[in-house]
Amino acid sequence: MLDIQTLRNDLDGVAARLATRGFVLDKEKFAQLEAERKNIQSRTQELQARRNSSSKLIGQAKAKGEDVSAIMAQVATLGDDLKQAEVQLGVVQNALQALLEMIPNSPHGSVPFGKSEADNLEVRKVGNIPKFDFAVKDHVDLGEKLGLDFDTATKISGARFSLLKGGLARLHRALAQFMLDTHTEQHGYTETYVPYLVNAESMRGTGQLPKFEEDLFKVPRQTIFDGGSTSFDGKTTTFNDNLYLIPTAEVPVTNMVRDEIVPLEDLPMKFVAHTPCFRSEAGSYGRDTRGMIRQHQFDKVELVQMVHPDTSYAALEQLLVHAETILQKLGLPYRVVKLCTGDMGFSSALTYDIEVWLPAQNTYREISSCSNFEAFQARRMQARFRNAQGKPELLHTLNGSGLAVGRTLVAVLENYQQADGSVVVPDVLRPYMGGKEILAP
RNA sequence: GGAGAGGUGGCAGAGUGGUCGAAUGUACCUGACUCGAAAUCAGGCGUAGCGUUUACGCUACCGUGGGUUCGAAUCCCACCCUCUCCGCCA
Repeated sequence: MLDIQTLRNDLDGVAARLATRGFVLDKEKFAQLEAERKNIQSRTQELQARRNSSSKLIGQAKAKGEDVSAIMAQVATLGDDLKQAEVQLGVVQNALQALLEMIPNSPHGSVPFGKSEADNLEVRKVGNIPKFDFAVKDHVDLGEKLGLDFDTATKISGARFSLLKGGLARLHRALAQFMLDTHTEQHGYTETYVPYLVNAESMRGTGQLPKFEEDLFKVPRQTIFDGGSTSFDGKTTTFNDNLYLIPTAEVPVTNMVRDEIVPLEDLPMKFVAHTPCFRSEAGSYGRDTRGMIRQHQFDKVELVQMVHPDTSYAALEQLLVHAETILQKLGLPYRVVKLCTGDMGFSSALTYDIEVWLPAQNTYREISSCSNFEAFQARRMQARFRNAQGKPELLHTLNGSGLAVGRTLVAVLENYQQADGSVVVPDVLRPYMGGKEILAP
């Protein structure tokens, strides 16, 4: 969520920034809601002030045993006006809030302008692309012999699920363990184990709700109403008790600081979590249907930082290096791209993607996304720290994949394949594989 | 699933219809005392919004949402959460 003060002070400037990422801010609507809000709020508060002072007089008069009927009659005339004003104010404020929650983050000044991923900026290429003197296979063909079983997964669950057996399942686990150990032992992250089902408030905090509900798996609870309303005593109340499967560990981990004021000395906070991620992939029909590139369920090791606003961009560079380190240790070639304005995620101010080389596709594919959200998520979450002056201030949040485990598995298979269909286990993973050096059919 | 207790400021903890935005303690900040520190004394110390934007004034917030009332932390209803005991369970 953007700062409403900034919108009030510089509506045109904000709209221009947002336009670079293809978002059209409805300036007229905002201005109109703001004018209404101002008007109704002043009026409401004035009525409330009159009611409060009269009520206070009644209390004082009663204490002295005086007659209060005159004041009572006077204050009674406020009733309907005040109630109506309060209702109107609530309506306008809800509308403003709803508008604000649908506005994406404003891109950082250094983000290149562009419309799509074609306009992203390559920052660096690292590692040597392997040469093969035989026809390379993709991970599906390689995996078939090694324990990758889509047919059974489809029977059990459906499309976009996968099942691993034997050495491949162990390699998958080894990758996650290796990533966790590297980040905790060498990069200073605290390992966390977090819930995979979270409430709507958490999804709102990191920006998945209200705009991207269709991308999530929702888990309704029995006897609970679907965000709708129910009536009792002739009154109406709304409930929303749904839980959602996390699309990334970013959600539970970042929300650890929701509604908290953390001491200055606790910053920066650095957490790493290995979790499954669940995505409905609505709207991606037909894309990446082959293999385990795009799944409803995949594992990811996620890095999350909560930092002082002054240091968030330095922290992003570090976080990016932490993620790159995994690829370097695995000996996988990759490149880093800075996303252009049109390709960034809703909540991000600046995003680097790391793309790993996939020989069978003869191209780089996204394996990590590292973003600085500045105060965008913190404002939604009311996640603050106590600054040097002792005042609460919004902190900055960042996260990045370190890395997506399933796609890393794909990259290892394809880059370490041999002519006979076996796959060499990268050195750093062997301790996690019981010393095994080769995965053979 | 059943029974009970409870959710108040950074923390602890009072407050059952009216000078309560909230006592007191503690933590923190400032000053005094001290060579300095501790102890002691005095003062200050929640968040957000609105209007003038310095001084100030007003409004909202005591788990959440409704209701009763001229007036609600306090009364009523619903929901959420925490704790204790019983049952079931990995």
